[in-house]
Amino acid sequence: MLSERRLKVLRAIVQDYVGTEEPVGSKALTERHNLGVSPATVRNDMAALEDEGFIAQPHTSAGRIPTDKGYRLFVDKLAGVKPMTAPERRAIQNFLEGAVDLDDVVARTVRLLAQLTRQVAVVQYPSLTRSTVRHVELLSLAPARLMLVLITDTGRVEQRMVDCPAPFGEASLADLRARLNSRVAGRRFADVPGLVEDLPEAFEAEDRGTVSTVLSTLLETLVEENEERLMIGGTANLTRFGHDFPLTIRPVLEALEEQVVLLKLLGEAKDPGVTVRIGHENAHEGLNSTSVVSVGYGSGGEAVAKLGVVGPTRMDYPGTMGAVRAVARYVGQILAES
Amino acid sequence: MLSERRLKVLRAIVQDYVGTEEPVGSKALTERHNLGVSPATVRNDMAALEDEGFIAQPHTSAGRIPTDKGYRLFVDKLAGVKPMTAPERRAIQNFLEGAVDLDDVVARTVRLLAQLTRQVAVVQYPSLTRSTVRHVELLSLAPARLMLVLITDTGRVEQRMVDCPAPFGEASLADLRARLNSRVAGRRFADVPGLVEDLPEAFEAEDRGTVSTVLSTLLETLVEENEERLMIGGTANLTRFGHDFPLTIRPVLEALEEQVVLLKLLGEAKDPGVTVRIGHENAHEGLNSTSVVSVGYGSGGEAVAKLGVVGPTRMDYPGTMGAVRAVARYVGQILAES
DNA sequence: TCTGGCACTCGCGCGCCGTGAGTGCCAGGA
DNA sequence: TCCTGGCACTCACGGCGCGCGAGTGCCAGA
Repeated sequence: MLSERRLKVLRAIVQDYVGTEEPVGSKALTERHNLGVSPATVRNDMAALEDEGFIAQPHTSAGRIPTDKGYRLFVDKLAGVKPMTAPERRAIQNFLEGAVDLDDVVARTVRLLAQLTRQVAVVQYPSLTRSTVRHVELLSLAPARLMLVLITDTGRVEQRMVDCPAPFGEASLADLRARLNSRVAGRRFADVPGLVEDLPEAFEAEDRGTVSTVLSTLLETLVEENEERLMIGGTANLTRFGHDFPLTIRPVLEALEEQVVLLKLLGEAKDPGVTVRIGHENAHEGLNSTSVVSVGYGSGGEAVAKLGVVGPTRMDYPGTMGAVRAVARYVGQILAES
Repeated sequence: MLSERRLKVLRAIVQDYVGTEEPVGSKALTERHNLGVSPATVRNDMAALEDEGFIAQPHTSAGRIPTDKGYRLFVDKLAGVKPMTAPERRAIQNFLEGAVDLDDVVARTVRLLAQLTRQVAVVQYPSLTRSTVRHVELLSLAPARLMLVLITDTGRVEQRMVDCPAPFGEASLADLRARLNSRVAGRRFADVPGLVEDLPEAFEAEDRGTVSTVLSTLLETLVEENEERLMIGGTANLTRFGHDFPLTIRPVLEALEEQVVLLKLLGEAKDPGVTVRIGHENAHEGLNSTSVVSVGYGSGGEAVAKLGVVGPTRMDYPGTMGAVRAVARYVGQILAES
C-alpha cells in the first residue's frame, strides 16, 4: 500500500500535468505544492510510484507523467467531483430553458457540455425503451396505405409507413385507433407487446391482417429504436489535444463518426453516478488515448439515456465530472417539465 | 487574354499540384505533360500567369501553386465534370436504396459523399418551404392542450404543442382536423397561409380563439423550419488537409459546428447545376482555405434542399463535382419513390 | 527515514553548411 | 516575334555538432 505522502505526490503530479501539459519533475513539484519534504524525497517517492506503474517517464531524464493506472487511482481515491458554482448552475438552467422542442434540448445540451468542459460532447436522445407511450396515431394515406405515428412522453415522434394486405375502412381505422390508445397510452414500451397481442381478435376477419400488420410495425418501431440516435459537438476542441496531432486526432474523429461505437461506449457505463473510462479501458482502439466521462439522465427519477464527454486522458477530471453531472441533472428537469 | 498554351500550362499545374500536394516547377511540368515546349518557355508562361494572379510562389525559388483565382479559371474553363463510372453509379444506387426512412436516407447520403470524395460531406434535410403538406394531425392531450403534427411529402414529421385559450371539445377537434386537411393536404407550404386565414370564421365564437392559436402554430412551424437541419460527416478526412494542421483545421471544425454558417453557405449557391465556391469566395473566414462544392437535389424535378462537400482548395474538382452531382441525382430518385 | 550533494543522462534548440530544385535573364536561332 | 539552351543566383530543407539545463539516481550523513 502506498503511503499517504506518495498519494499526495501522485495527486500533485496529475494536477500539474493536467495544468501544464508537460512532464513534471521533482523540483517543480516541491515548489508548487508544499509537501513539506525535499525534492530528493519526492524523487524516491516518484521512483516507487513508477515501480507500481502509476507514472512513467516519456524518456530518461525527463519528468514524469501519469499512466492510465495513475489517473484511475486519482479519480477513484484522490479527487472528488468539483461542484459547479451557483452562477454556472444558473447559466446552465437558463440556457437549457430556452429550448423549444426535443431536438433543441439535445442540441443545446451538446453545445453547453462542449463549452463547459472544452471537450467533445456526446448526448444520446432519450431512449424509447424505458419511456412510455403518450399517443399512437393512425392516418390513412391511401386505401391500403397507413401512416403510423408514435408519440412518446419525452416528446419524441416516430413515424412509419404501413402497407396493408387489404383495404381498411375509415370506421375500422377509428376503431383500431381508439382501442390501441386505450390499451397502450401511458404504458411503458416494454409492456406494449403483451397488451396488444389479442387485439386482432376484436376485429372482423377481413381486417385482421391489417391490424396484425399495424401491430407488428408498432412493435418493430419500439425495438428498432434501440439503435438510438445521438448528437455530438465540440469537435473543434480536439485541436487542443496535443502537438503530435494528426496521429492522435484522426482515430478519434473516426470513432466519433461511428454512432454504434459511441452508443456502445455510453451503454457500457453501468454505474448510477458519473462513470469515467480512462485510456485503454475503452474497448475501441481509436479511443485508447482518450477518457470518456458519462452519466445517465432522465425525466423522472430514472435514467433513460446517457450523455458525456470525450477528451484526452490528460483532462481535468473533477471539473469535467462536475459539469457532466450538473448538465445531466438540469436536462432531466427540463424533460420532466415538458 | 491568355494564349491557348498558357491555359494548358495552368491546367497542368493544377492537376499536378492536386496530385502531389507540392509546388510544381517548370521542369517537372514538361516531363509529365507533353506540352511540346521546353522548360524555359514554360517558365516564361508561368511568369505571365503569376503576373495575372493565377499562380503564386510560396517562397522564392520554389515551384508554383495555383491561387484561388487560378482554381476558379480551372473550374470555369479548363475542366469538365468527371462522370461516375457505371459500377460507381450502381454502388451509389444500391447503397441509398437500403434506407428505411428519411433520417436514414440523409445519413447514408452523408456517408456516401464522404467516402466517395474523401472529404467532409454536408447534407441538408429536404426543406419544408418547397414541399407540400401530406397531412396535418391534431391530438388532444389534455382538455386545453393539443399536439399538432405536420407530415410532409418528403416523409418529414414535425410536432408542436398548442396551449389553447379555452377547452376544445372532441367534436370541434374532429371538425377542425377535417377542414384543415381538406384545405391544405397536397398544397405547397407557401400557399398555406392564404388557404386557412378565414378558417376561424367557420367555428363557434368560443372555439375561434383555439382555432386561431392552432393556425398560427401551424404557420409558425412552416416558417421556423426554414432554420433547417443538416447532417455532416467525414470530418476525419480533415486530417488529410495539410502538414501545418492545427491552424488550418480548427477554424474549419468550428465553422462546421455552426449550422447557421453551413446553411448560409449552401443557400448562397443559386446555380441550378453544381456550384463551386473557392477559398476566399466563401464569406465565412474559417473557410477561407477550403472550397465548397454544392448542388441542389429534390424529389420532383425541383430542388428542395442542397448537399455538398467541404474540402481543401487543393481538391480534385472534376471528380468531386461528378460525385456530388451523381449523389444528388440518386437521392432525388430515392425521395421521389418513397 | 529524510536530506543535501554530486555525477550523469539526454532531449531540445541553435547555428552552420552543402545540396539541389527552381528561378530570372539573356543571347542566339527558327 | 517567339522559342530555346545556357548560366548565375536564390533559398528551403535536412543533417550534423554542440552547449545548455532540467531532471534523474545514488550515496553518505543527520
